[in-house]
Amino acid sequence: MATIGAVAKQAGVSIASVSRVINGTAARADTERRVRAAIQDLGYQPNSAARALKVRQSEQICLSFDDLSNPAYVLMTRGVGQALSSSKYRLILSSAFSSVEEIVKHLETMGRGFADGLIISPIYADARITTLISQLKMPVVLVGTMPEGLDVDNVYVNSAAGVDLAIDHLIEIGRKRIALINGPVTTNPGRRRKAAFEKALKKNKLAFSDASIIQADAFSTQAGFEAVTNIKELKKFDAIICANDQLAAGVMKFCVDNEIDIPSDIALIGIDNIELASLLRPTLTSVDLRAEERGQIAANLMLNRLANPDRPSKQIEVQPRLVIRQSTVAS
Amino acid sequence: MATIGAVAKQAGVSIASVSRVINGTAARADTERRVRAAIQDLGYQPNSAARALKVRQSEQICLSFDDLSNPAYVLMTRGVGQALSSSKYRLILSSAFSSVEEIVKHLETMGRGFADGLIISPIYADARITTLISQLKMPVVLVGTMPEGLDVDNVYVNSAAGVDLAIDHLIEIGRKRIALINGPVTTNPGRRRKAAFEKALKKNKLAFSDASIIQADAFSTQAGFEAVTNIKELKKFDAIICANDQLAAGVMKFCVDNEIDIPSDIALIGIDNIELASLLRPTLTSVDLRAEERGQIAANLMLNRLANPDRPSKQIEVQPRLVIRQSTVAS
DNA sequence: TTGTACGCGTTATCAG
DNA sequence: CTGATAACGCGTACAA
Repeated sequence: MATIGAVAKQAGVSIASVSRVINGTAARADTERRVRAAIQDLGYQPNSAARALKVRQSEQICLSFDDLSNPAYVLMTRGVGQALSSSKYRLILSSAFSSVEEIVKHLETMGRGFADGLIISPIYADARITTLISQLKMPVVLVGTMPEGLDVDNVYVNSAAGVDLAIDHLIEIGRKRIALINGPVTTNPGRRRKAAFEKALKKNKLAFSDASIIQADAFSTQAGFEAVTNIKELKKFDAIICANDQLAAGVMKFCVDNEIDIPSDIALIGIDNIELASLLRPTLTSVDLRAEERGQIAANLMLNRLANPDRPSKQIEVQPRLVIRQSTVAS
Repeated sequence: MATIGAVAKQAGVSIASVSRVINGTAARADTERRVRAAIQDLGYQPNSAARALKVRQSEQICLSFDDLSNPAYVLMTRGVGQALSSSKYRLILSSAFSSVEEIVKHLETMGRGFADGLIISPIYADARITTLISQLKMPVVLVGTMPEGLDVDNVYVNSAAGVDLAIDHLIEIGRKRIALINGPVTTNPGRRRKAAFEKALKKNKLAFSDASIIQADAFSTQAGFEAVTNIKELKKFDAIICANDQLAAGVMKFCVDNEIDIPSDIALIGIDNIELASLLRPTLTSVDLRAEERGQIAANLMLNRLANPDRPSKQIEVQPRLVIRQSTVAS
């Protein structure tokens, strides 16, 4: 591999001059020409490790979340990747954490300096994670609900407003007996959806009991199917909100199998509005949480922070939007 | 940030000793204890840039493909990520290339040494890409059809066998007038599917004309919908194979809208067997191309190559498998 | 077993 | 505007 020294020799100038040409500092036209020719000649590429060691920047940004099998995170990754692609930064992906310990271990390796910034969307609420993040010596952008006592750049979606949108819509179409099929309450989204759901029902003076919330084991299709299977009296409800679209897909599968008509017997609403929602039959009404957009915003917050390390932290709220389809309003 | 020097001072030993302890070379028990204590004390983490500069390894592997919005690539990414998570290597993601030029540019940056290996799944067949790959000074694993004149580790799926599986199945259920809705023939998968389809029809002495192959603009749901819309005489066919599941989803949407019954009027088969296939109604028969498994294999090939740079290159063929669902056999 | 000293490829400072 | 040279943090001959 050609080094900067080889280029210098070939061009008949000093190493310093080559460096200047590369980094755009002034140089005589003739010098620049010869250096560029030599670079071309040797196919020189600056070594990123040496550069990183010297300037203390890796030009890499790390994106961390728990599970790439969730399409909402894929959307987020796309958003981040897109925003980063027009910058000098590369994207490092850290995914598939199966436990808090793994996240902790990963967070500790951040001290090695292989990334200039961390965009993280932790699904579990754990004090260790919060502490570790706050001790990180690098810029952090948090995607999701900000834990108590943390002050970093943050983009989050007003998910309570999303639940409100869903419930208002259900009320409009005359539904009053509404259930929530929730994901695990050990997760942040699970907890928040539950709280928002309770609050919204009470606000609208709708029937609410413990039976109104069914806990699924995961945010997956399979879990949705199992959760709805376990409901003793499905007839008690005339509408179901699911904590994400995959859960809703599982519910829909169950309904088709058991000849329960959607939406006439039961109206169904999902959350996330992934592509799947428009492909199911009936198509699925869903609350769009704008994951791709949040990813873009997160990446731009990071780029902005990197360019401007001292600005105060920013919190950006993204508004959900309801996409009405056949699962609530027959076409 | 604590450096190795700080640790050495704190432990009262030389930096060489600290380095030895970290890298597992022999040291007196007492020395090791003091070094470890100092490391703990200072929260020392070795600087990865300095390490990379010295040992000429970045401990990073780059995964490149064209579009993260294709769930098949997400599966592949999961496979790679999973195989890498138990290694010391980090995963760098490069996606969303919109043109050959972008890929070329990306390939050129590989010379900077920020990655120890490249796993690449190029969708476009372009001589420049092949040339560039062959000139790369680092291990490369190619996922997909190997272009002429390249000799690198490779994992590919026998997609012709996949098309055969689909056609054999259709023949078994009595279909004879089969169409292919293909993706762009500017892509490798598009070209291969087309060739395999023609060959399989002829082998089975089934009717084939230019009208049997309908070109979609992309591998997307929308493109599938549009492609089927453009077929003049849909009744001519009693079965459709789609180049991927998303195209098939678009076709299914069209059929539902136009009251064409699947499978009685038209049998439908997709390719990839992404989760979507089991969620559509009717559920979609699909040829599983084992993307996640290919990702795992690719990553393992890479790890193995990195550990053993001089072994001859390996080509691994993955066999597709047909997953029969309601779109060909009503339940 | 331990310590000293050098070099990895860059950037940045400072004299010319 | 240019060139020599000192870091950056780490690994490792080589000497002790």
